[in-house]
Amino acid sequence: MARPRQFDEEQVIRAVRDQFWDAGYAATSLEDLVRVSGLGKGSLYGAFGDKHRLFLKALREYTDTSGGYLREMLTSAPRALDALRAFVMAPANDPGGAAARRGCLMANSTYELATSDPDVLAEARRTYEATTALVAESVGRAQDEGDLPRDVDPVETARALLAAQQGLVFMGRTGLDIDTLTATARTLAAKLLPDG
Amino acid sequence: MARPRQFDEEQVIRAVRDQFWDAGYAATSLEDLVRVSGLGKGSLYGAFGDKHRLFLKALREYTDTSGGYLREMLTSAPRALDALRAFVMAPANDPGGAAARRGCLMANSTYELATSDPDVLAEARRTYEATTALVAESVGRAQDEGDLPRDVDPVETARALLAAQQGLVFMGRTGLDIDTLTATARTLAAKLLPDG
DNA sequence: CGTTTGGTGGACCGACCGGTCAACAATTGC
DNA sequence: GCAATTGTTGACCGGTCGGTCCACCAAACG
Repeated sequence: MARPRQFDEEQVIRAVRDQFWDAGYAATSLEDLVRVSGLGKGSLYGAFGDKHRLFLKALREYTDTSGGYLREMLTSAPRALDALRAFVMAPANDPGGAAARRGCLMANSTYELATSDPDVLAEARRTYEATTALVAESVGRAQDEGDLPRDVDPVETARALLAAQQGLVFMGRTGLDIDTLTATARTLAAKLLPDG
Repeated sequence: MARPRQFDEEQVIRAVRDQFWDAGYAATSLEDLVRVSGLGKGSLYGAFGDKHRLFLKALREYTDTSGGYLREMLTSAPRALDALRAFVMAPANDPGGAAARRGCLMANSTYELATSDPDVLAEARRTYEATTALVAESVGRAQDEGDLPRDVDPVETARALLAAQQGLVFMGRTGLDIDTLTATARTLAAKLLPDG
């Protein structure tokens, strides 16, 4: 009874997400969004609401996708300890260093908006807690597998690992060269995940 | 031969710095800067140049000031190991949690602008390298004092400590409660600075 | 005290911002 | 094929942006 959409909604969200990722929220204009999405302003508004709502949708797409990757990475490794090492090293796993300089969209958004935007703050907390829980689960598994001592609290260890990882993301954003970043990641992994 | 300035330049820079600190670069308008500085637009331009230059000046004021604090903190402690612990714990040393939520101006600026603004990137690298050198010096001192093992590289350890600290800053920005932040800081300090 | 010099501040500018809307196009049900 | 409905588009809107300019003014000097 009506005209069907002429675009792939997920594809548009991904393009918009990349734009916000590269330039940040405030520095991305509606014209930028029109350009990368290939849609007109009206279509964008009709389908996704205003800039803020569109941003939240893109952010959610990002957290869902990377949360999925994380879950897969943590659960697919034969040994949980190896997965935890890979988790900490992740910010340095970037041959060209391009992704490291781009950073993590959730972290970027937290730094830019969390103090003034309750929705972004809520998404940051949600993501942070989900990630902590996922990592803590793997810490527990590593304990069960005899690779980590029993006397540490999995959740506390997970928080320390997450902090270390985010610190590495920050160092990547300062343009630190990839070799130094890798070395630092290795040092952190060795200190926080002993027994290997 | 001419009319003298009617304002204290340093006081204006500090007010401007706080505004950028609270709201970020893009989200701060010239009107905001006029309000917090108490000056007219013309005076602001005459004295400091355009918004970007004013921002760089405020950023430099911040890095100079906090660099000075850091140097004092690291050198005044009787034992270098204690100073290093305090360095890692710093992001959690904030009773109300307000400063933690505000974060670090240099980190905020890096996340918002480093990918697009070469001046900010350069300042980030400069600060990062200076901080690493300062911390590495204290690591060396802690080794001399017999509080840290001799077999670790001071610079590599300094980078790991800096990453841990910045990771804690990030967690503070997500609104993580201060007790949990403190506990995580303690965990990181214990793992990265053993022998205590 | 008058002239000169530079500081001050707000009116003003063009550009661009996010957002709206009406005319038009494509599809469906009858 | 025609009416109804929804998607699409870009011209257009008021507001705000960063930045400029100039009339005014306070201090310094002869």
